[in-house]
Amino acid sequence: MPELPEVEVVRRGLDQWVSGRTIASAEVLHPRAVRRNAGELSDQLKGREIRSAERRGKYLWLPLGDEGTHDRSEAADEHLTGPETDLGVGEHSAGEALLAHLGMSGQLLVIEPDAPLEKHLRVRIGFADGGPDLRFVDQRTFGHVLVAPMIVPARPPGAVAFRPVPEPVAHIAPDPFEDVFDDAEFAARLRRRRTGIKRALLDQSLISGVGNIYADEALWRARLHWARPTETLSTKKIAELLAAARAVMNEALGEGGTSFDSLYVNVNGESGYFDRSLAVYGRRDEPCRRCGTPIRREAFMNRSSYSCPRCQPRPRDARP
DNA sequence: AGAGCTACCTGGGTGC
DNA sequence: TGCACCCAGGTAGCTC
Repeated sequence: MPELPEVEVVRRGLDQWVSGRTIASAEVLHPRAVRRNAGELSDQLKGREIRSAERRGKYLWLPLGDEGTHDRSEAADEHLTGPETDLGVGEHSAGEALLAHLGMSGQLLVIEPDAPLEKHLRVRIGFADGGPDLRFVDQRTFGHVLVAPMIVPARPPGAVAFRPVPEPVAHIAPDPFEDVFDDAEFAARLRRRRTGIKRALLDQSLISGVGNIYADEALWRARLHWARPTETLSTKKIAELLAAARAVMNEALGEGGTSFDSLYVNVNGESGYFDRSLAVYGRRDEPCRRCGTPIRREAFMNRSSYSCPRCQPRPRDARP
């Protein structure tokens, strides 16, 4: 599943292969993939240059150059669509971006225009230079791509941050690799929560980029059970957990960086190459790499949590 | 307001 | 061989 490291691999590939190129066409093959602006994507993208590839947590976006003409009066349209697109105090418009979230199974592929269309192709973007397409392929259609206005959040959750982000990204916290991520603020907010630590780790408004796999891995490294109440964690333990999360995602990124060739931006949906390095995720009944105790799988939030019964004993005051 | 639940989606796997 | 079911899980949107 694409979590922060996998999305970063994609971001790097996009930065290399589509930055600086001008979009010639965009074709939507499945309406769900573009959410509300189904018929508009082509109009919004045609003729615009992709400036770079950016990321926060699991969201990634491609800032777009200005439209060649403003005869469609984008600003006027925005104000007619309702208050959710109004810019609040301390926010100002900073252009637009093509925003993408891969969901469960999304892939962004850079692939030759004459290559056969993928079975689950949802959006196909062609370029003026006649070079490789950018294709959004997504079996389960939990992912989406759309054009969104860039804003500068006045008061982003969890950190002092003035980094421009697409409007739909403004409600999530920075990820732990961003300069604007504030470790002390994260610890303070975490301790104010009244929930289990894993639920908190998966809450993108507290810390972004962590999903089910890396949550389990970070908790194993920090020897914490997933149901540990957040308010009982010391600042020292929180720092240890944060370091573990950064370490495991950094290692995964290191292994993912080698996985795509010249014309292919590869999202390996099943974590592929990093599988071998996982300590607990998907390893039910296999020996803990630290103590040999069989790894347990427990149901949690309609999904699975993997942990070592000995290294990560369930706390008496466990919170689901 | 914060916490926690469910719908959304499809293909691969399993059990009968 | 077919069919019903389960499982994977990020996020919006809902309730309480």
